[in-house]
Amino acid sequence: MQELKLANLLRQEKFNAVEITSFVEKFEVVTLRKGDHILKEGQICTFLGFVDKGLLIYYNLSEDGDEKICDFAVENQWVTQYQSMSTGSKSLLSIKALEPTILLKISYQNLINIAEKIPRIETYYKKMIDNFLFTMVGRTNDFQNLVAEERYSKFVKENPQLIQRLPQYYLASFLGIAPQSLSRIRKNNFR
Amino acid sequence: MQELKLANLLRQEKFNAVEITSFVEKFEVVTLRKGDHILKEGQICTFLGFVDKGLLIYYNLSEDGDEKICDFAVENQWVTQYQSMSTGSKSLLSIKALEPTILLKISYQNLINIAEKIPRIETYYKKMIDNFLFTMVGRTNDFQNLVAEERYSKFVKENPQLIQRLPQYYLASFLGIAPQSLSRIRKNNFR
DNA sequence: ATCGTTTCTTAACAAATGTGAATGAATGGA
DNA sequence: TCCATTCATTCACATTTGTTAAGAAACGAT
Repeated sequence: MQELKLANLLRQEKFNAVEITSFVEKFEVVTLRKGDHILKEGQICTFLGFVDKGLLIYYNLSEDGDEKICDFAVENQWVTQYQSMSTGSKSLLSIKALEPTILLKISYQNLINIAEKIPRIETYYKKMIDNFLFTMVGRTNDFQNLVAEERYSKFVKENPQLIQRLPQYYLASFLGIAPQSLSRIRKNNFR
Repeated sequence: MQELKLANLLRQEKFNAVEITSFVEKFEVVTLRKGDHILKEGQICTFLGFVDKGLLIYYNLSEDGDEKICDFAVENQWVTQYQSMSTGSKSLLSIKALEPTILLKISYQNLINIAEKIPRIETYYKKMIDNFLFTMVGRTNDFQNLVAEERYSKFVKENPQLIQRLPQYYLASFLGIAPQSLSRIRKNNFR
């Protein structure tokens, strides 16, 4: 049952069994190979996803054609291009799988419909957006006040498991530095 | 009438006269002198503010005791410490007036109550949060992909009027650089 | 207007980060 | 397995940004 992790998450959020069932049944399971896109720049994002297994990145292309990483999503995390989904505008980002990935998807329309019917889902959805906001505030703050090495250390501390799975040039991009600089930082950090 | 700008803003947002009146009457007018705080670190933010006139900054203190600027708010902008207000947690930031300021305040409780009664206010409030989120996403993106001079140029372009009003060491902090670096950048930018 | 304080500018130097190139390791397909 | 490609590391050097210190300019209170 692919929906186990999602159901567990909702259970922790104090959803009752009926709510969980009605919510989960709206999701479809999508299997992604490495490199598969779930959203491409210019498209309108019409779904909310939940990562059951795997790893995805949000990115766009710089003028020189290399990928700038804006974010990523792993197991038990939600994935969507919120600005595109909520405003119906074209996405400036693409989202693709970095690993074989199992994704649960619900359409935005279904999400809105069920949120109207089940208040706890509405509340949870708001909380999801709030958390995304708080994360972005934190990231802005980090860029503003920490040097590259401190940003790296903090990332390692907060995402120890991801270091192994995320290619280093992606991590460098996420941290806002050149891959060579990240290599240098790791060297000076005796690892 | 201090409430004119707020009423105008709501009119642009397609609120009708009744909605505007019921909303605006929940606000109280607060006059601030330069340096007055509307929120101090450690307090819980219990209000949403609207700047009718003046300028405020969000900041916190670094270890060395100088102020790090997270954000600011000018005429026609909303001001609140959203994380503290929405979660009821202690604010990590302080907010103070940089100029003599006229602020319209509504308590969080009143805001929630009226949003429940008037759907358009609920919608508008959601949009406000969304816009805050999109702003933070943009700022993170700028830090990630632009060098200091580009961040400065972008700021000048998007906030031409603020350059005169915002002390340079505050602007430097906002841009994540030292005041001397900002001075150097301005010099090399032939202004 | 004057004095003291704060802010801004400038300069020299230090430290951090970027860039280009070379090398070797890891990876993925045929 | 082999080859081609991609990725990580390292180095030398360039550029950007930070730091310290000094003086100039702007500001505020009297």
